[in-house]
Amino acid sequence: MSASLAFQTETSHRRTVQVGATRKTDRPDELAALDRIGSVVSLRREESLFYEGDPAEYYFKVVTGAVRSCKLLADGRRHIGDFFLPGDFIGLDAETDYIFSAEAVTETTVVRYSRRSVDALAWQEPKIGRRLLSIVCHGLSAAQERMLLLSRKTADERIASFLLGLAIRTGHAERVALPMTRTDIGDHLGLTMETVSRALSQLKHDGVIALVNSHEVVIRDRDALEDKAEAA
Amino acid sequence: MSASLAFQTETSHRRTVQVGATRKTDRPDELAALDRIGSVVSLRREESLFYEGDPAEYYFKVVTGAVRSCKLLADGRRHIGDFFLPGDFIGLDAETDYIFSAEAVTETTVVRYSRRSVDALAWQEPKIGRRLLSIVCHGLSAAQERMLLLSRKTADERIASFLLGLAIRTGHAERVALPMTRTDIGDHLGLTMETVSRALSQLKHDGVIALVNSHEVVIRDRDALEDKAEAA
DNA sequence: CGTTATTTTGATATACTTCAATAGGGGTGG
DNA sequence: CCACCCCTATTGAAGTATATCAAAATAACG
Repeated sequence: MSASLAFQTETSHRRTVQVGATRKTDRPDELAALDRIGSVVSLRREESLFYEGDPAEYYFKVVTGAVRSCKLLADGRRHIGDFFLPGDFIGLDAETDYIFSAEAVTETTVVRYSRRSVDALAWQEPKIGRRLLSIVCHGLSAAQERMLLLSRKTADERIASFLLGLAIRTGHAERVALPMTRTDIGDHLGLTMETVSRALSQLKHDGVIALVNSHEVVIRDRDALEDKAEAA
Repeated sequence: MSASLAFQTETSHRRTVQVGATRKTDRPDELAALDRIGSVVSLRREESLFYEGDPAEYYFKVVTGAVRSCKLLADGRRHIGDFFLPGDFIGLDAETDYIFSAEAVTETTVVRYSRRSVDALAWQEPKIGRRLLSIVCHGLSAAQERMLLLSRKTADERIASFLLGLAIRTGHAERVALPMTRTDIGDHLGLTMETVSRALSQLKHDGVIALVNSHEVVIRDRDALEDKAEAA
């Protein structure tokens, strides 16, 4: 449920397994029917799920680990649209082609669904269609929030918002895993690695967070963090 | 279809009219059934359609004029998520409450649809549900593109992308209307009014665009504009 | 037409970037 | 098991794009 399985050795290799009836649906939802048409895929660190512009033949759901969505400019400037954590769906927004590349941040397993099957299912079982729409709407809502962040927040506010968002998504725990690098965070928040590092150091210095290690943060003063995040 | 009706006197006042069978559906689409349940609403310049946090009881479609979606931070910093032009839908992404405020940029008319009716229609007529999903997906795709812009593009590139985007949305005409103020553009692109003005002046100086007046641009060198926009 | 709001342009300030050097940390091979 | 090495993160110093402050020039409007 959390991204805590993120740090493992890099030994496994890609494999695909048909899953019959999947156990462990981590949320009680209407998507049980989906489990019957998904296959598990394992990804090594940095391995790509798909590339921007590829025909969108599959949807994915993260099971363990973390995936990042990337877009690049011609000269290499990179933006990470989102980090997908266990339970998150990837590619639901694709109309025909993927609009971003997707790469495993760490050792990751995902379930892969054929788009054709899901779409068929969706339009014969309205609940599923409804659920898909709901997920996409949530994504759009999150995107709007992030645009506000990218457009108008300071570096400190961006980092605070990011940490808070991660904490919320991973079950409101005090301890928050940061499976991604500082560069990844920077590319997600429109900052440089160095600015990310400085902002984290500042928060640590102010006693708002503690850094267990560079990939794990403890939120010491959630109120202060919320203030800095400028919850609008 | 274009935003060219944007400059009119500010004489009309809010009114709501039941429309029977609407003529002038500007695109041949499956949404004809919607026309039967919409009412026309007129808005004066700067008038609000709804506020962030309001319960989302209606969807809207712009008929003439332009609408902006706004989000504010506690200290007044503003972000404009999107400008909605004739044909664009507003509020489809709302789950229960609106996630942004919507205000008329200029004298504007919109069609208002009751969410309940549309949702009912959507789940009994799959084509409509499908179309809604498609519109929301497009919105998400546009949002991702804008995040890349906000995260990684320079001021010049942002302005170029913005102009190009407007040109494409309003029918690829050479002449592009800018119904919004420089401040609006700045709040949309994560810049200040002054930077927007300077970037436009620069493009003009370089012969890429001409400024007919402060609210109307002519694209003189589309290739150059596309280069500056860094079409990834 | 005078009056006010918007835009343009200029001068200075600053948050963040860039460049550079140091310090951890984790894995590998000796 | 330790030492070395590479990769990532941290910290520092200098540079730059954009913001801020300020004033002039247009355009909108009554």
